[in-house]
Amino acid sequence: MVDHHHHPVHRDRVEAARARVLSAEEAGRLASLLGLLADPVRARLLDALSAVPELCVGDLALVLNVTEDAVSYGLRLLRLAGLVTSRKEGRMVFYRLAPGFPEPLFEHCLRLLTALPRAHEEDDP
Amino acid sequence: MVDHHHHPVHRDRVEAARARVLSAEEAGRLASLLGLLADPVRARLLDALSAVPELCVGDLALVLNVTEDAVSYGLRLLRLAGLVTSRKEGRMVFYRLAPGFPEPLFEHCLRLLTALPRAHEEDDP
DNA sequence: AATATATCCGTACATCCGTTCAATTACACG
DNA sequence: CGTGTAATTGAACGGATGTACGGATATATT
Repeated sequence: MVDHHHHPVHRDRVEAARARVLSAEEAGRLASLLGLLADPVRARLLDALSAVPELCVGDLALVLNVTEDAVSYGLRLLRLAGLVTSRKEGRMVFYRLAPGFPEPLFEHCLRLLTALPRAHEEDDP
Repeated sequence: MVDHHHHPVHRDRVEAARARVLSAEEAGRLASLLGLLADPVRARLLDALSAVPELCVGDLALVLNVTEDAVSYGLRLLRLAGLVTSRKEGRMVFYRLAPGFPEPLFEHCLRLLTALPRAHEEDDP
């Protein structure tokens, strides 16, 4: 007679993982941040802004080839999260990456992740 | 009399940004990947699996303190994306990070992003 | 064979999110 | 002061997504 396999099956591994894994709260904040980047418009906005000192909304819409509404909406979320700052000059608003924005890391991950394996197969159907 | 400010306002910057910015298609694939990580359960699943060789669904539920359904669902999406692999042993299924998973980068970003400034203020209301 | 366990799957439901359209504010020009 | 442009905002719509529940499948125990 062996084991009924009640959990935990591997108490040691469970404890090792528990000691290291992000708390639900930390993971929630992380997810909010990643969710902000998990959008084509917002990711491209940050990418575009990392190439120039600053740009206004209309020009960003031209760069991304999307509506100004979409740009404005995306920039608002990024601004509320503190990832970009805005400067008003006349009737236009210029946006730039916020000071302290981890631009090297961001660009590194960006280029690296877009070049990753396609990853679209099952492993054990 | 100056300019009526038709776009592009800064043709040079627009062109510089255009030459560098991710295409809509690339950004779409990137967003799919980031969206996968932008979930507390899935992020913690990967984090937990990076601490041990492998774990079964029930044990992972214990580690994260969530339902087995949530774990199963999260693992399914991660598996379909090729980020984890599964191995069936008896009536339980063990999951591990897929070979080629960028674990060092992932953990680095994980710890770094969770320690970032809270970033919750306006800049120019 | 009968029962219990581990996992998965299909559905229903609620929720969140991004886009669109219309309307609005703010500002520059003449 | 009126007109047109830049940008934001609010409401409505459609689409995607995560969770909970019940059932199904496969396997192990007695």
